[in-house]
Amino acid sequence: MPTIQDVARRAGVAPITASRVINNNGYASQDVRQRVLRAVEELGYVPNTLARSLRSRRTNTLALILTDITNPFFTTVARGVEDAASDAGYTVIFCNTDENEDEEQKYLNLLLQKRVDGILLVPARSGHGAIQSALAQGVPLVVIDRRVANEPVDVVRCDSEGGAYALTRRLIRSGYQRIALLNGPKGVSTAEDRAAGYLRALAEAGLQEHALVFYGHFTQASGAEMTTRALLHQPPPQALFAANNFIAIGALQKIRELDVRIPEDLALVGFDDLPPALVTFPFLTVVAQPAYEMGQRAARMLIDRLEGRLSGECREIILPAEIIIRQSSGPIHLEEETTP
Amino acid sequence: MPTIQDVARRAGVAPITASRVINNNGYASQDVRQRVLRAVEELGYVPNTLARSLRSRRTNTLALILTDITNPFFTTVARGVEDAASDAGYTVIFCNTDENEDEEQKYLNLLLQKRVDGILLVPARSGHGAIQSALAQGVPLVVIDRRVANEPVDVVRCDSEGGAYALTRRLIRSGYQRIALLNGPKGVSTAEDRAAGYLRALAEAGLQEHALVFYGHFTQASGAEMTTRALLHQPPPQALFAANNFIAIGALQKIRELDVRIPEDLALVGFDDLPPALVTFPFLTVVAQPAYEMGQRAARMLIDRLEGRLSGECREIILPAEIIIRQSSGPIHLEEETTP
DNA sequence: ATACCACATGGTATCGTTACCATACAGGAA
DNA sequence: TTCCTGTATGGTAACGATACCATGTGGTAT
Repeated sequence: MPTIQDVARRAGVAPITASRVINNNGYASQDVRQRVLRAVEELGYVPNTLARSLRSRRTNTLALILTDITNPFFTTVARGVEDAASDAGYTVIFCNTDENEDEEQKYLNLLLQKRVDGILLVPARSGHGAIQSALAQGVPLVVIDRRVANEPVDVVRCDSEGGAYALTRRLIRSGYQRIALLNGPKGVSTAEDRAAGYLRALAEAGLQEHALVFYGHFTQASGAEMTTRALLHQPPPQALFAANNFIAIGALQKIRELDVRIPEDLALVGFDDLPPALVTFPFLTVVAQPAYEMGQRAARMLIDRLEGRLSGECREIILPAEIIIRQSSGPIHLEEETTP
Repeated sequence: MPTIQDVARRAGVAPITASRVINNNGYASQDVRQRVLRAVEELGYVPNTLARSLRSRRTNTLALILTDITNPFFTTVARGVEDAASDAGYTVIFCNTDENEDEEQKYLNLLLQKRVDGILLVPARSGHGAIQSALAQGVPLVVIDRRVANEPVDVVRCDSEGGAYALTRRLIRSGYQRIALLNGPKGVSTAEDRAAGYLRALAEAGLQEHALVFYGHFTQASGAEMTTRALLHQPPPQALFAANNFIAIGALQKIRELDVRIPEDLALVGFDDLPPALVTFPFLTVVAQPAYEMGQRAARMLIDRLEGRLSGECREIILPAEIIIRQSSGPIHLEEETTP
């Protein structure tokens, strides 16, 4: 495989001159430029980024560590990240932890070894280990989607508490009193925030005693399982609030299995919308997060830090969620509302 | 950021000795080993893979270039690749081309610059450009999912022709005569093979004159659009065969919009199953490809080449598809059949 | 004439690691 | 004793690129 030395020799110049032409920085005469470019062409020269990065101490690579790439919400986040990074000339490496902190730490080490310029992290659980490792090595890190406690890092997330509050409130105003929350795991901020919003709306309406929260995982299997438990509760809930899209799908499957009608017998609403390419017909009332924008904003913030356009204090960007009313919630009280 | 020199100095040994301990190859006394490992710990040393790869000429990294990461079929392929690669100690970089040959070529160049050890490619269209580039640089490449003409490369794919033939034949035996194929684009081998299988089954039953093939894209939007056109055809088809999962979803949406009942008024079958986490209830009769296994087998084959366990002649692995009968096809002739 | 700047090119060292070769000692085989 | 082999360690160069500094031209302002 030819090196820049080979190119330089063939063009009759010094390697450093060839480098200048290839990277288009510094001066080069028309004549030299052409000779170098022809040599590149003829030899099929492909620059070696390993060597380049070793010397320049920049890889122009970011990493996105997330918990579940098969979830369309995160796929969309990833697209936002990829687009923003690519616009700024960065490559992105994707890593999937399956909500497992060991995997998270393993990937983080790998990425530090690869000397990525910066890291975007959707933390599994607390994320402490990973965050500490990155900060210790001086690698900038932006957390996406979830809050982390007492860590000096930038965060881009959605207002889970506000979104859950707003949708629960609408359900209550529409006449539902016994609403069960099928939640993600304790210790994950999005799950806790959604529970908090849900509870706030209940409390505000004086319905605390009807609070019914199940903790599980952000998966379809867990959604089905929590649904079974919820429907065994006495008195049974009139509405189910699934804390993410996979839980909602699991609930939907279980409900259909039991021949219960939505929304006549039971209302079902959820967090996170599903892309039109995947859903046969839009039916679920949901709190939709701006997934693409979250990815984009996070990547931009990270790049701003890397390129010195942003320094000092950590920022926290909290984007509003949007409520999309469809059939699964039954007729809904249509008062205008916005999440703060 | 500390280097191996720092570690060596602190442990009182030569850098090369530290290297041997860290990589666990070559000899090292218990005493030295402990001193080095303690120094690593104390300094928070993280090896620099850029330097390592530059010197050793191996990155232990593979790349997977595919056409649509948002498609669960490819997500599953990617998981198979990731798992097999990870077992063998390789990292995978994922790239998404959106069926665009320019993107494909752009990513390929990037990956060559990063000196990945090998490439797994789902070619957009012909894939000629990308395949040529990789071969010219001597980087091993395995093609997944699609045939490529006249290229000396390994291929792992599914028997699209056989799968389409088998399902079409079942539809015919169940009494459907006018079956329309909603296909992907011309020039993509999977689309062409599925059309071939479909036509073979029609021909075998003497139904050539009812052949009705629409060419579009492997997307939901295109599926909806082709459905509209198909239903306007006179006489209208009795069954639709969607050539992939997204086309099937688009068809389903359009059909529901038109208040046509499945399977009473119209049967609908497709290629590629959807994972249970994404589908509210399994309803579509499909030809399912072994996506995970395809990814796994392809990655293993590539790694076998890289590590010299496989050489010479190119291999082509063709995995069988599986037919899964559900409601959308109506009552089906249940004769036992296997695709070759 | 002098000073200065834009343009154009090159030399040398260096990024952090490992390949390759060399050295040295202990202990068993011949 | 000599020779060899396994164990243990180190020196030097090289992977391929660029940072940094140096040098030399020609033109223009003073």
